Amino acid sequence: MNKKRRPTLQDVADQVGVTKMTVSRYLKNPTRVAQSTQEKIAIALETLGYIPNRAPEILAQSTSRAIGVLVPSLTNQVFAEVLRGIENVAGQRGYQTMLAHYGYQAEVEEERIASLLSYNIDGLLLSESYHTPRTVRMIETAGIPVIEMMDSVSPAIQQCVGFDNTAAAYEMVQAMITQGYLHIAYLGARMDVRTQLKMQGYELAMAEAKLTPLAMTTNDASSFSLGASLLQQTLAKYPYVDSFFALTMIWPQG
Amino acid sequence: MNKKRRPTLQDVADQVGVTKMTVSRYLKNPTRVAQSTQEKIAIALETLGYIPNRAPEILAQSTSRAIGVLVPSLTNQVFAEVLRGIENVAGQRGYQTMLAHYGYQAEVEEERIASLLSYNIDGLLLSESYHTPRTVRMIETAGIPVIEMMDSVSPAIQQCVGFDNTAAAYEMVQAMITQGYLHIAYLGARMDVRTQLKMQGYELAMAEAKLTPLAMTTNDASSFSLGASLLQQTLAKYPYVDSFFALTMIWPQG
DNA sequence: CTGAAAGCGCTTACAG
DNA sequence: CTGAAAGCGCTTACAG
Repeated sequence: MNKKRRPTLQDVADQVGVTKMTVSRYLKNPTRVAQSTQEKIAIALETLGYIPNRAPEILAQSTSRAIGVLVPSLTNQVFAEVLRGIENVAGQRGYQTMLAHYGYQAEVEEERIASLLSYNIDGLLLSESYHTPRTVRMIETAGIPVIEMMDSVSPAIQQCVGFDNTAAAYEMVQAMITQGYLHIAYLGARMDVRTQLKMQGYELAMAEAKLTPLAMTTNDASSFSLGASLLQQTLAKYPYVDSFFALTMIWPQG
Repeated sequence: MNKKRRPTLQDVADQVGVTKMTVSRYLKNPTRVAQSTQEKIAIALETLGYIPNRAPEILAQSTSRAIGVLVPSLTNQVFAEVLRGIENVAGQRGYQTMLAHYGYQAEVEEERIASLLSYNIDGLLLSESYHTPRTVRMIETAGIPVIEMMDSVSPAIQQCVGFDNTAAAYEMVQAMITQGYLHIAYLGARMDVRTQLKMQGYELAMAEAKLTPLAMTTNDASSFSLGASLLQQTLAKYPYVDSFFALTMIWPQG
């Protein structure tokens, strides 16, 4: 693939017979150049197929109009939805989304964040509240805004947007108990921090109701087939189970 | 958020008492500088928390080690899987993934591609074979490799990686017929090009077997609940239906 | 083993 | 309304 040079502002300017500053002005606001110049520039732009180049601006202003997004998993439906929301809003506002996933491994997250920061991203969206010390340090040095998602309770570097995993689980289990279910099993996949927080909520609600908690957990990634298998195992072992609490399983949309 | 200046190579060099070229050399390959210099640079790098800056290289070499990925939808499980694969391989090789989705609208795709190209991406992955003329033009001017995914039959700009949607559907329906199913209904959501290709395969297989095709389609986005509703509608209208062909519905993983 | 110079493609003041 | 100069932070030859 022989990369031929892309047309630059200078190329456009040469064709019109003005300087690149004039073309630059036109690009920002066409009315800032003379009417006759406007027309000539428009034609040259079209003829050459000029594509804007953000690299100089990133270098000069160290602002990129790009944001970094880190998710632990892309196949977990929850994060697909989160990502869709982010890319939607960002795209509409002219921001580019730079994506990375790290398979729930903090060291991979660190590596990916380093890569993201090297592009001078203007902001960072994380899906986790725990990070390696170097990660925290890098983010601080970069001096950009960071939002941590999915958990509103764990301490955040700057700001967080999420919910109280323990309280949510607690209230959901309580509601189940009120409905008359007494043998509620907890199914948990991939025992990350948030899964554990939810399990605490489950255990608390069960304890308060003087019920016996019954957790079936695994370190495998959550999936439909894993859910099915855990469910079967539980029923085989505890046939009296009358309900399941499995917040961390993938759930269908709609 | 007051963006304090990030440490530069020059800052590191100043602290060590060498020039930035020496630090640059160290970063590429530590053994290219004197042993004693190596140690001093390592310390300064750590003390200042230097974060590499790709902007200058993007500007000078117009190569970014970033690739652009366009998917029509992020919540469609198929694309989540595709994306995971891409980000996996790219991340491991030191390439950054820049993501955009366009809701199956070619004009949005065009806009997003323009944005992506302005970052000097090194390659582009598309999920569609139809593009606006301006999109095709921009890609050509950019002079970067482009891969079109999900369809190996429609003509490609450069290369494609995918499968024959019509043939796949044809063979799957044929297999169903061989199994003895005779009243096979086709459920199709979001009638994009690929869905239509699949429907052709279905119709062909049905026609060859002298069976009556029975398609229930909608322009809504595919989802579990839509699948359920289409299924119910079909059964209500044609109670004799004995099987469904619904390639375009989301399917569970595993 | 290390340094001085030039350049990547824009934009931002400053002139006129 | 338009232009000449400087600069963003690196790397790439070229010297020594």
